[in-house]
Amino acid sequence: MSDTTLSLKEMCDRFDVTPRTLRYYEYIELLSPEKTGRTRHYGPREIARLTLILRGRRWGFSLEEIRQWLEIYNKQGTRAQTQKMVELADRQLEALEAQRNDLDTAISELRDLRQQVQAELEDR
Amino acid sequence: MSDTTLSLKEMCDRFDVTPRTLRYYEYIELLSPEKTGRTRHYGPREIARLTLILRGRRWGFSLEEIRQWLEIYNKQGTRAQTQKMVELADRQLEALEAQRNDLDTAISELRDLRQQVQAELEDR
DNA sequence: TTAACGATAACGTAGCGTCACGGTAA
DNA sequence: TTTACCGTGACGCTACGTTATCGTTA
Repeated sequence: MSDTTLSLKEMCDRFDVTPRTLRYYEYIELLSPEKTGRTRHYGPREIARLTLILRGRRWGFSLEEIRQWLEIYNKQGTRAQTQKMVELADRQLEALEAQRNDLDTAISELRDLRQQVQAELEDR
Repeated sequence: MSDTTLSLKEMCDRFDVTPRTLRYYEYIELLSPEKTGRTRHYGPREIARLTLILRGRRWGFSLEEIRQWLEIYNKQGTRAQTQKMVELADRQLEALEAQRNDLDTAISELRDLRQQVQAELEDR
């Protein structure tokens, strides 16, 4: 039975996460679903928040950083807040680009090693 | 006093790691320095191993995977072992390349968001 | 004496995975 | 009654960071 709310299981199916993950997010107060007794019901607000959380995760933010984003999103409107979001985004972009450089280096180093080792194989 | 061996501190300075890290590697048996009483001395073998360990870390291997590498390196020679290294390298390369794709996606998504938010700012 | 090193022990962190055990609804 | 899913602990994992407390060496 579900008005416009989703059960734990339905949330998991829709967002491809485990129950453990959703309970953890609730434990650290990123989500706060309604409860009938002990059973969770996720309304539109929680669904929207989870969407943002997972997006943030893909972007390499920590859950604590995501918490900041959510707060800013909440009382969005003021110019100062919006400005803050741009700054956060810029900082994260730098971090991601640094990671990409490290990855590129690692990949070419590893390719080199692979080539060397295989050359040894072919040498006899 | 140091023959050809390095003290804990000297290792830390040379490799830019903390004492905690070296003691941890010893605890999980990746390193096994000599000891005078309780004081550690790192010889050429441990220095070589640490070099490999840190290289492996940069390449995104877990410490357990690095343990495999070290074993293979040790009894290197047999064709089968060398073949195994090539396979490990290939698998890791795939993983690293997948990570890079994810990163690229994340970066462009985040750039888009940044643009949108800033556009709002300029709109008034 | 003091300062800089060494040591062990043990708890904390992030982001969940994974039992173990019990209640409840069809 | 059985089955299936809901729930709450609570410990495990990785790779160390971080005190706390102590001993030794220059």
